[in-house]
Amino acid sequence: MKLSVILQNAVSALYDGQVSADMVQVQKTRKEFDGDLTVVVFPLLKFSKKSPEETGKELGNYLQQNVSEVVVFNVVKGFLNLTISDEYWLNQFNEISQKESYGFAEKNLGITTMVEYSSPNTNKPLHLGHIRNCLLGWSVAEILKANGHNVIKTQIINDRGIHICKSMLAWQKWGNGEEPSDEKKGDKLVGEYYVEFDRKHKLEISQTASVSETDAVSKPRTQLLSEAQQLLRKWEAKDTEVYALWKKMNGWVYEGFDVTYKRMGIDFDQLYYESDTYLNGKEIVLKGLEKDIFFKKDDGSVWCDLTKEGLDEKLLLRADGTSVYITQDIGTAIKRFEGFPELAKQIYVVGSEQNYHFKVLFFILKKLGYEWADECLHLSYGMIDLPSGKMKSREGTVVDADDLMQEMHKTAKAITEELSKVEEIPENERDELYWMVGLGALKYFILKVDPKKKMLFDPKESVDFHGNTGPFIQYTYARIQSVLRKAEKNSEFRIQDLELKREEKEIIKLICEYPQIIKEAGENYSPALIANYAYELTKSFNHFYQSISILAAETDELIAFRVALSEMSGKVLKSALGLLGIEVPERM
RNA sequence: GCCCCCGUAGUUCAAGGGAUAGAAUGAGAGUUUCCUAAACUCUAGAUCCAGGUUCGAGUCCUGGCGGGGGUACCA
Repeated sequence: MKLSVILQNAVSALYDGQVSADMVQVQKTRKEFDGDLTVVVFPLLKFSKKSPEETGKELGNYLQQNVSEVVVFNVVKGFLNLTISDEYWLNQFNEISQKESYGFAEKNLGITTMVEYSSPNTNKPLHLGHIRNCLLGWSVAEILKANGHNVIKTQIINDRGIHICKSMLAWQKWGNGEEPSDEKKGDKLVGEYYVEFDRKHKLEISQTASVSETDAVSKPRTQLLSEAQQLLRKWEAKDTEVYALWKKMNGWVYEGFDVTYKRMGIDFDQLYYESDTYLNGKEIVLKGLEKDIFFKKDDGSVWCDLTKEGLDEKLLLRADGTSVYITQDIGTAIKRFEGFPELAKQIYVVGSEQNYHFKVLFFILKKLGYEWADECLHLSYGMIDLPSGKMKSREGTVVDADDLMQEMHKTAKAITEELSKVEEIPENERDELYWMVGLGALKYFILKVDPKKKMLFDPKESVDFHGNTGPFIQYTYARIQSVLRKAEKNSEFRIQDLELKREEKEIIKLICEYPQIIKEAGENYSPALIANYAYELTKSFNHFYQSISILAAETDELIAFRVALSEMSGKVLKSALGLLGIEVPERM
């Protein structure tokens, strides 16, 4: 039943008008009115040349006579509310119940999309900002898969540069050979030496008169910084000793990161390291210079003129020939499209503070003649603010990823023990449950917010477990499983005619929407749409569960139907949460 | 200075130009001999200000106020 097409026909039949598709507005009926679907008649008045009420009635009559599924209608102001037959909804439900992975695209679109997320520096542990980045990127990748894309999950690891040299220098000077241990993961250890460098560096500045705090690479003003740069130069020359140290310390960091990623439940298909790609970018820029796409200033630095595009000039290579951040990004992008010739789209999940950077990057790639630059997208997400404002490492307000997840586990444990259904759960499964619930709370908390918007995180008020939260949905899922365990399996069941209760119909309607929600989430790159949908379904199910008995229904057929409805609700919830990287427990 | 984004209940989030702006939390009142009360039901509470476009504006346009981000060889 394509209601919008039927409506177009209706208007031409009744009023002799040609209606374009966008003038036909069909939406869900708000729950305070009777009906399932609502037609907004205002745009059609120019054809009917009658009042909204009259037009609505005429259209309603037409639909009632010509569309068997439309049972009754009512008109409120300019809104035509249609009630669709129970038979229709039951048929939909029967059909859906047969499907294997309901809601997911049935065929592969043959589009390969690369999604980049996380992309950390190797001098600091992952923090709350990375968590949002990782969860978003991972979820968007899964949502695209559900929409029939081939997806390559990736990250660029910024493993090279002055930052890691600072950590290396500090470790050489004051490390006494310290190595990662059970108490201190590798990424934490390296991060501490980075901080230590900064501390000692500041100390040196304060002790030296008339030294500015400038970090300029070309003119180091402190002994420490100049030593760090010495290391960087040695690294670029592949000095054996420096290279070995660099490998060792980065190795520690990767081991630490792996633990964090694993805990978070995210993964990658393909890794890129800046140390492998940074020379690429430089080559490309020099070639662009030869072709006069870029230009050289008197001091020898290379620039791209973007004033015609309404932007400024952008530096690509410093006067000493060293590359800047964007240089390696140019190289990496090209390497990716060369490495995967089938690649159709590239999505960068990166914070909104880099909006300008990506605008420039895509312009430059286009100038270099890469048509695929149009298929590059910066999925820009808002930053996470603390009540005190931005996270600042200097002020020690950075929320560490490992600590936060550990905290969530602890809270989940405490709440689960307090609400005391733990006895029913085997002892060896409890810890897994705590992680499931704790991370469920955290992931849902972050993903339910529109990616584009910035969000607030208050570390003092721990993430909630009641209301619109991950655990609420997990709890509902567990409840459903409990019902299913108690129900006698009746696989032969097939409902024929049944008068649906309001609560039952509500659930079926929501379940019918699921494929459309996945589609929209894919088009908008928004896990939030999935999260909000899962919440709606959960609320509706709980309302149903509370007011209608499933296992004590009047007839066997009714029991079978309600069990099937519960089972399907559970399946959709599990599927939706799965797209967010949230697992569901059988009991909690 | 210039550019971009954002201002919705006390608080955190929703609302593809459409009906009486939804939730959650917090506040108040109720629900457990019944499938898991991490639940359910009810009450009070919001579109920063001023114009404009539209049959219709939280949503689009202009101006103001407030907040955030970027931009001067960091990543």
